[in-house]
Amino acid sequence: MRRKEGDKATGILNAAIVVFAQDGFDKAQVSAIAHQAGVGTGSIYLYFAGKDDILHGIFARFWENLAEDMKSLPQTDPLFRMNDQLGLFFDSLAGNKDLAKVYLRDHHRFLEAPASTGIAAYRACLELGRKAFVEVAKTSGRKIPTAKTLDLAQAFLFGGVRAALEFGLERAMAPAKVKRHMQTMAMASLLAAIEGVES
Amino acid sequence: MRRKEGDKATGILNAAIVVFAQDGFDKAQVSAIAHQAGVGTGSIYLYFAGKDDILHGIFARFWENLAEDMKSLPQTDPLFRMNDQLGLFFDSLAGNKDLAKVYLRDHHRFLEAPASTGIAAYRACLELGRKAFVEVAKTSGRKIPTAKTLDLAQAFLFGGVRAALEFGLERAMAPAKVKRHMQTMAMASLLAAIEGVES
Amino acid sequence: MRRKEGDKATGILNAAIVVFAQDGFDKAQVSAIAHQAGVGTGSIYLYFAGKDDILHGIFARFWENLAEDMKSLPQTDPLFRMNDQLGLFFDSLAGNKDLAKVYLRDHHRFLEAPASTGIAAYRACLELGRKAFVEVAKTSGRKIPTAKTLDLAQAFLFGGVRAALEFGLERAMAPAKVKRHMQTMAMASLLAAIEGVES
Amino acid sequence: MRRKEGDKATGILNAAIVVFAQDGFDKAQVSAIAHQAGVGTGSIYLYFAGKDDILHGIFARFWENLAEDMKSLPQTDPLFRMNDQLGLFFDSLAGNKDLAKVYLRDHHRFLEAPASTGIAAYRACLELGRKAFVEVAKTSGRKIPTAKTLDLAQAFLFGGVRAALEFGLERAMAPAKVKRHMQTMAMASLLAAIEGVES
DNA sequence: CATGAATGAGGTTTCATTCAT
DNA sequence: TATGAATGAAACCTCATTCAT
Repeated sequence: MRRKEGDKATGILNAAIVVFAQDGFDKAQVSAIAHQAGVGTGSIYLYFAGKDDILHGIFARFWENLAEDMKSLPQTDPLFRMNDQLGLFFDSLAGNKDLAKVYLRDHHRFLEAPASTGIAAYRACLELGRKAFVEVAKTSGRKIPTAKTLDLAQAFLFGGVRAALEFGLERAMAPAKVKRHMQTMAMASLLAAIEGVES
Repeated sequence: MRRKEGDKATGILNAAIVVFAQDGFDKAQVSAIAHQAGVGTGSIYLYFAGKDDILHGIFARFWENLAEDMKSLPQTDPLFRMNDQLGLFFDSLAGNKDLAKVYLRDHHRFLEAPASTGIAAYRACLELGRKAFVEVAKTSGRKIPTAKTLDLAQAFLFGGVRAALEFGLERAMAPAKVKRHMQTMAMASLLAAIEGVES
Repeated sequence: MRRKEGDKATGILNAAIVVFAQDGFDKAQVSAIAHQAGVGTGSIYLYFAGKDDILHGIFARFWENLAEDMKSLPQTDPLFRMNDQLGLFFDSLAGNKDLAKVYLRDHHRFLEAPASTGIAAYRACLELGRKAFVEVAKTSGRKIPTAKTLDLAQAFLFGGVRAALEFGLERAMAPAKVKRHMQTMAMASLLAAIEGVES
Repeated sequence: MRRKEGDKATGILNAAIVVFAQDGFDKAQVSAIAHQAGVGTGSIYLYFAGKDDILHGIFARFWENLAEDMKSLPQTDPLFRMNDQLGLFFDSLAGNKDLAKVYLRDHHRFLEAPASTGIAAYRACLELGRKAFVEVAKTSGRKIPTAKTLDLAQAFLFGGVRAALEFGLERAMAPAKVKRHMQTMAMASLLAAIEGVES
């Protein structure tokens, strides 16, 4: 639906993040987004198919950027890499409080959508994380967890990061500190997930 | 106006859980809830102040029940108790898929509300968890984490449980298995949070 | 879509006739219809599925009434009966200038609709006319025209009546006079259609 | 602004006929007309003052052409001339199904408009028809009908032709056959109109 | 207590028209 | 001349809430 590679679409996305963060997706008005973006209401529809499409656009861009960043991570020890990946994910949201809010409240709509463009990037991020996870497990000499167990562990981590983000938004703790603690706990639970395979 | 103690209010809450789970809070129609509950649309307003109030009622009841259950947990070793608490929280949602869905999507509205009646019960649950946490820390002989660090750790756990629930809903993994894995990881991250205090 | 047999639906239809006559279907606003009917905008949708449905309702009622009137016509000489049928059709529109306007401008939407309820009544009217037509032909001792020729002749008559109506609306000629002339011409062309079968 | 005499205006008119025939005037989009015409949307407004003006342009051209054709009709017996006139009118629409559709649905907008350029040509056509009509009446030795009666008769004929056109579009009857039948009926009703003066 | 018909404010989206290029 | 991106007014329809019964 985007016509011009120009940055009008980008401006609309950024404006939408602000508005969605403030009002939530359902209460947010398209006209408010247009106003925030400094364009006419109708212009929105030159770049996006509708309100839903704007939300998808936000997360598509988010996951595409993250996927790129994750790919350019140094291919060092898998354990460090996982740590970096979690940090990257955390930072990319913690660095933009509004985006974080939108992520916390409305990301589920992105996944529930039939087949958003950005889903591929989202899956790529998951896959990169899974790969590192498997490598860690291999290195540990333990049996590699089943795919589903692994997915669960990954989900658990995501949930932890998510909660840490939420915590950071509500309480006045420095993001860096939140991040450090989060990573400590995440890495521990990660290792536990691998250790737990035996039992 | 609320809490007629009769079971009509209860019936409405249960009906609302079904409808909210299906359509999400914003898309859900009050008339649909009434229909599902087998009462007239207008009757809803004899028991609840509005649509928001129904949602608050759902979570108020949820946290009140959970608080009661947590209080009746055997006061054994704090580590075990924490494990039980997490299990209780998990079970009370995993046992009702619709409620779990509503929790995942719309619980934030409960917390964002000005001052819901159920907030006290919610805080009570947090407090019980925090108490056990502190006891574990004391037992470990480590320095007790600061309140905020502790809150973060607790949030991290909540987030993990939350993610495990979500995982269980989407994938066909037996709740019991999800729960076991979840607890393994949770306890590990919990201990890590305490260990990490030194650094 | 109608719920109550009451006359609210009737009131809305009558209001819609006034508004459609003034503004035309596309320019007409639902809110204007509601205002004219003295009901809330939303109430419209308790009785009709949408703007289109109102238009269909108007013509459904029109054709249903006409079908009933045509059925109760004395079964005399077919030639007289045809004359009466044309008169009935003319009168039922000429008696309500607004309805006539709407008929002239927007009846095609009724026929273009997928399967309106009133279509059956419309077909019944056509059929009654056709039957009389065939009887006239039989009586004349001429060959009965083919079905399609007959349809065309019928259409021609309809068109003539239609034009007479339009004329009556625009110019200040007494409906009775318009009707008399119209019938004269109609009967002549009708007979010509039958005579013409030979050639 | 209009009538660039170049053939761009002509192309736009032809394109508009196609689009109006398909979607109807109100639903038709100016951009669709531009696309069909192979010009930019904005260019439309170099040749026409707006959407309405395009419709007026279509009918202005139509009536201007018809007026010219009618003028060049052999000035023979008035009865034959009338027959030819009707045939000409029929043919000029039957030869272009899209134009016919637009005529059937939207010609009333042309007449309702304040003072379209083409109105003169339209009136000229009416006048030519009326003149022939009067001559027929004179020849018949009957009293000449009043102006209004005459107008009504003329309208009746127009309506009949109109209906015949509509019939031809919907049913698979050869235009030539439709035309023949139509003329038979039309001439009959015409004569009846004159005969009827006495009564 | 219970009902559900009635309400009307409000939001997404469309599209004729403009105007800078 | 020609373009098409940008505009923003306008309208259908939904649905939470009320209130007469």
